[in-house]
Amino acid sequence: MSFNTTLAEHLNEMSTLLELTGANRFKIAAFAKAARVAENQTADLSTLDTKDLLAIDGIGKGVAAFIEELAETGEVTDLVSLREEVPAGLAEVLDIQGLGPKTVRQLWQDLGVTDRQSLAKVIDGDEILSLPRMGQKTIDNIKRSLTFASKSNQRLPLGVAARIADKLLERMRETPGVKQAELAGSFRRGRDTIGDIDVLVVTDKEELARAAFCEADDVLDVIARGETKCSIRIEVPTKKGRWKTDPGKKATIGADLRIVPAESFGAALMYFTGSKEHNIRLRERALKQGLTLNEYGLFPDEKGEKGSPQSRGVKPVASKTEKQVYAKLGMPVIPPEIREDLGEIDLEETPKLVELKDIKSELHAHTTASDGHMPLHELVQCAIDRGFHTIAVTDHSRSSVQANGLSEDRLREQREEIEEAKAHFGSKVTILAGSEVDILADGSLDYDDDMLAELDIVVASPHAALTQDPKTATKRLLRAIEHPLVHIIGHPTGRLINRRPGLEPAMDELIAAAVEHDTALEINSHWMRLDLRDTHVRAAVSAGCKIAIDCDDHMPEDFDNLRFGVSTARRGMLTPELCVNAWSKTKLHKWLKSKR
DNA sequence: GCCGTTTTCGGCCCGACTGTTTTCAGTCG
Repeated sequence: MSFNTTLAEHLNEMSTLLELTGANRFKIAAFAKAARVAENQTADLSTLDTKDLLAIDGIGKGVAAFIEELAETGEVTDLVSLREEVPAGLAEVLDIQGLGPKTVRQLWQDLGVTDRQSLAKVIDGDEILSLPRMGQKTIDNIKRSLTFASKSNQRLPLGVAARIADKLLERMRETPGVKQAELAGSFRRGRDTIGDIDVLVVTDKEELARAAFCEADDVLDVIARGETKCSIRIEVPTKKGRWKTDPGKKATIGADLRIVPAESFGAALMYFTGSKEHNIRLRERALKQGLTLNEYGLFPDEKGEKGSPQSRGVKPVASKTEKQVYAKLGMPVIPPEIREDLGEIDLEETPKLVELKDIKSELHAHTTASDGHMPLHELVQCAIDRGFHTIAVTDHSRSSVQANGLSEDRLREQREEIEEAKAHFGSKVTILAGSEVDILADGSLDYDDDMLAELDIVVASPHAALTQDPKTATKRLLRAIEHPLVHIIGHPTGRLINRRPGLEPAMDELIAAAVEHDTALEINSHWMRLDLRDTHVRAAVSAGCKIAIDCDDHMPEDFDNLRFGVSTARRGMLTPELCVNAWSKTKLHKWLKSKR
């Protein structure tokens, strides 16, 4: 595990333990924010000196000392003593829906609850009723929540959440009275995992909308059903492709419906799309301009007045569209994917990020020759149907035995088949003969250079030895990046979301080498991978590194994963200029040939 | 604990819903 990941875990643990001891809420938030900052740094924070640490937004004297102590000793004294004070199992009690720090603290100190088991025991007793604000309904709610998986572990991969979110959105749009409906939240931001699904609607038949939402397919539980907000919990299919839940565990995801007035739609969409941190920054900005921002609009800030501005009938200065609200805040429209408070607040104009429609080629795809489900002709036809100018055939190399990797003889035979397909499809699309060649554990490639030189395109990817230590992994990947015949590094870390962490190379070194050797790094669009991940893309883009967005297609529907790759790219602020798949045919092929 | 175009001290976003209350605390996003 990289230092930054370990650090983020320690900072998060610190924040949670402080919460359970009833510490100052701003202190709690400061550690949580520092954890997020640590996760988003590409430079190894253990190597920075105090001055550089303090220069990072969100890191002050306290956190800097925390980082330095962790780097030097592998542990942090303050954290260790908190661990002694707070029972280890209490954090998982805090993870239960509906239980916050105040209640958990009370359960712990008054009733001796130390983990979920002991909570389950006291919940049926009479003593629990003696706690303040604790009645039968609250107890029933806790009981119900106890049966669901913990909040923290249930973030779903983007692609799994997408199926549920798309269906829910369609259902709402088909509901009579609904004028407008959109998805917001982390789904709209395109995060690689989704905690819950936010749906916004404008309707003149509110009760119908509430009913359509609360009675949707696979709803397990209605948590809240108010005037403007409904909360439900939906059962997730336990299997989707190669993704499945842990045996015996039911996966669920929460979904919130917000019914908003048409004239507030833009403000509401902003409010429910931005990350918490992005929203706080916007509201602070509003206050500095003598305005106040909420989900109903941007209002003149009438200090001292009681109640919300909209409830007093104050007219907003902007509310109907996101564009209007951002404009009145003196900002360009910020693309949803980067509303994370990672520097976007200070942008002076809307960045031109790569879009789905910009993608004109697929450079990583498999056929039945290795482990794909599509014969060559079907794969090519899929690319034509998408309007791509180029499709690369990149079956697995010989060492990927489990994927029926091609021997050099079989790879040469495939060339003949490709020549035949070129003749058949003519000018409709350019077919490239390539390979997804294994990067072996030592960084050497799975075919001889003579073989690689015969190919139009080489995607080099790690498939085995994915538990190597960071140093070895860095060396291994650097060797592949520096190889003169390699065009693209496929899924550079080999991570599988929620399943395996993959390699943790020194990403800044890889990026520097990729720039120097004109090698592209891939964003693998499959929702189980999304590798490179957003933070890596961001670092790569700012270094001027070329990026490929590919689907690693094995079957026709894999082409649909492109939207996830593109949202990951946008989160990394990738522009079409640096995205090789967005290039014209001429430009792309010129680059490919430059390595031959 | 962090931070500064009113501040090095004193702030730190805003509203909905629920359940327990009878005016609001806790939780959530």
